[in-house]
Amino acid sequence: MSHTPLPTLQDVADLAAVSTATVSRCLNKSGHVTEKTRLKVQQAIQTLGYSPNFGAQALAAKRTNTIGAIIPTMENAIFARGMQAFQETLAENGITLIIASCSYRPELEEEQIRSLVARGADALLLIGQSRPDATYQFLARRNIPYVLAWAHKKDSEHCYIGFDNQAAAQTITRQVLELGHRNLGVIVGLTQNNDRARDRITGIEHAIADHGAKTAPLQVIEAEYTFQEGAKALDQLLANPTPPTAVICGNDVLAVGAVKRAKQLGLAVPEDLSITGFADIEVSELIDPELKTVHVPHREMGIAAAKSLIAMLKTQTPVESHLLETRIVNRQSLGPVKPH
Amino acid sequence: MSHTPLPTLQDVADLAAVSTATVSRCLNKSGHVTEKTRLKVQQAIQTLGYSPNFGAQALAAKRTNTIGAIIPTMENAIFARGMQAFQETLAENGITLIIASCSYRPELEEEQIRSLVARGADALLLIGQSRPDATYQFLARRNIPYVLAWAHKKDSEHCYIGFDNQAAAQTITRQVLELGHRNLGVIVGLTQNNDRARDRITGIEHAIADHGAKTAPLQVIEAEYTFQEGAKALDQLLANPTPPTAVICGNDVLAVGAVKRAKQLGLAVPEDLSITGFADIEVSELIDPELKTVHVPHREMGIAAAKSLIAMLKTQTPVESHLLETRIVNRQSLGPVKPH
DNA sequence: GCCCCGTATGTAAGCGCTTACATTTTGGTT
DNA sequence: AACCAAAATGTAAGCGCTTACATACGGGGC
Repeated sequence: MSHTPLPTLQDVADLAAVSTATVSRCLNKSGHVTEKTRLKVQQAIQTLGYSPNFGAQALAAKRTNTIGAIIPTMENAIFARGMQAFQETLAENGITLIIASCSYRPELEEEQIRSLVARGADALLLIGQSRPDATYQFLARRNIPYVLAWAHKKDSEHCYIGFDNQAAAQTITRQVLELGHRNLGVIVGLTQNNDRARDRITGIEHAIADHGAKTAPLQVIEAEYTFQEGAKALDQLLANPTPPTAVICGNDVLAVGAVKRAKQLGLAVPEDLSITGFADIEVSELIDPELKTVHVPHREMGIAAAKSLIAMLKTQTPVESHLLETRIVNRQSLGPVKPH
Repeated sequence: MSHTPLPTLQDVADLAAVSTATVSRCLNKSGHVTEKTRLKVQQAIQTLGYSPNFGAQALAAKRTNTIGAIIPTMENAIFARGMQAFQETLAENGITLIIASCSYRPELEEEQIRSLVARGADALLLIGQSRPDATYQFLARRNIPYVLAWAHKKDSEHCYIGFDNQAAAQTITRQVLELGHRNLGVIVGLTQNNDRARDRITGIEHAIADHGAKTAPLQVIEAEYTFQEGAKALDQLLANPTPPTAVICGNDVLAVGAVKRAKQLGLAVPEDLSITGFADIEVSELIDPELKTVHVPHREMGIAAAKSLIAMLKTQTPVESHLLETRIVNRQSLGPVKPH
């Protein structure tokens, strides 16, 4: 453990025989520096192995070049790919990501928001919309830009970067109905703290209403996002005296769990039971049969979220919401209803 | 966008009619404050809605209460669970995680290390050991504690928080050999920048040497960590005139990809072909047959890493390495070799 | 009641950087 | 060669906090 103090801006300035202001200008690429002096400074930085002090920089500049993200959990593949792209895009722009998870618990999210802001996050990415007004007020008071990702809402005061959960669920449900299914089961995440899950249910209900055919009452089971819970939820649906012929899942994780369980129970998918997913994460192609699901452009979404936040930070003005297109992926887990 | 300046320590001090030093002492729980004044200060903080300025705090205290982690990718489930536990444990201790990914590219890792340090990371979590000496020197010079996770090495100068990749691979290989397999294939990650993958190969080789039976030459395929690459690697192994009867994978992702491919090709697993994995991530239980694999205590590892770093930061002294136990999970993808 | 010491509080000097403003330099015009 | 605007550089005042040190306070022992 060395104890030589680290070189400071002043040291660099001395060595390069310029003022600290000039060195700072070089560092921040704010222009107004001759190529010649830029080189001198560069040189000095090299030989000293200088690197700016974060705290000092943050204090003086009133920004940290840091953006925070609060997601329900890193364990779920649903967020992993989008976050990866988000981080890559931030890094390309010289911004660091700080990340926190809230386990789908709103009070924890609230706490994490405050914590990340206290840690100097210049801006935030949040998932979905439903949170207390007080939280939004806190962000406004502190003048922290944010985007709401993984969701979408028209004409909102907030900036959404995401897709229309309801419309996507509606589309896939329509396809299920068109294949003759009239008794549907639904497995979704816990809706209490998850507006995306709620939107998907709404989409399913609308599709049924629009289609007009007479259907058995919709059976909805809520489950945590794990394979096991998906399997258990399927058990519950099948326990019904008139079990569904098709199960629409709000999430691929739940869906593949259900597919696996169905096969264990000796049901052929989709011949005996159709199952659909939502998200198009990697496992949906792993399971056999592969999962009919809604493709969500995760990477695009992460990139768009990063760009929007960067723009907001630069211009100090709000940015338009960005609606991303989903599309149905045709795979084998959905088939026509079995004739009696 | 409000323009009221945020309250400062000074404001709190004024309102509570004490000095800034006293307020600071309250905030940092450094003792030496009467209960009575502590309450007064508390009160003032509440009414002003004060929250400390991160930059100023970092500058004055020379620490940020921030720990950085650089992992190959967030998309791979292998790191997700451990990182989740790591982050939770840090949060419990009032520390924020900053995270970056390096896509298995050493030069990018180097850059990210410098970047996170420049962003004020007080300490770092790194994956595996292999990186240039210069990097370690950089960390030493800056006096940044770090742990190397997901790996282990005896009597090292570094602090490892992980498991013995070689020993684990050796154990599972022994079991494969004991079931009569004499022609083994191996699918591992790209070894070039991945010491864990190399260690696992070494373990496999040792097991074969120790066992003593005459075996066909080991066929090793390297692949990126995706289901598809695992499948392609299996194709390559099977293209051999004398294809292996058992395939040992360095990773569950590769293994489940291989299992899926084998089934597509009409091979029964494990009757026609045995396949084993490594890591015991969630998908290993999803695939049919379920994957014989090495269980790695991901959450424990994340928690241990967090605790070690916190201890290092507190005591300013190195901490002992922490070897975690792996164990073999007996599932159905490994079976006895088929008699001719 | 006085002294002394341990504890609570105050004072003020930075921490290393950015940036508004002041000053100097540069080079094109006349 | 003198002039001037524009560009480059320098000066120095903070940014909001922590902490070493100085000071004030309070209560037991004599």
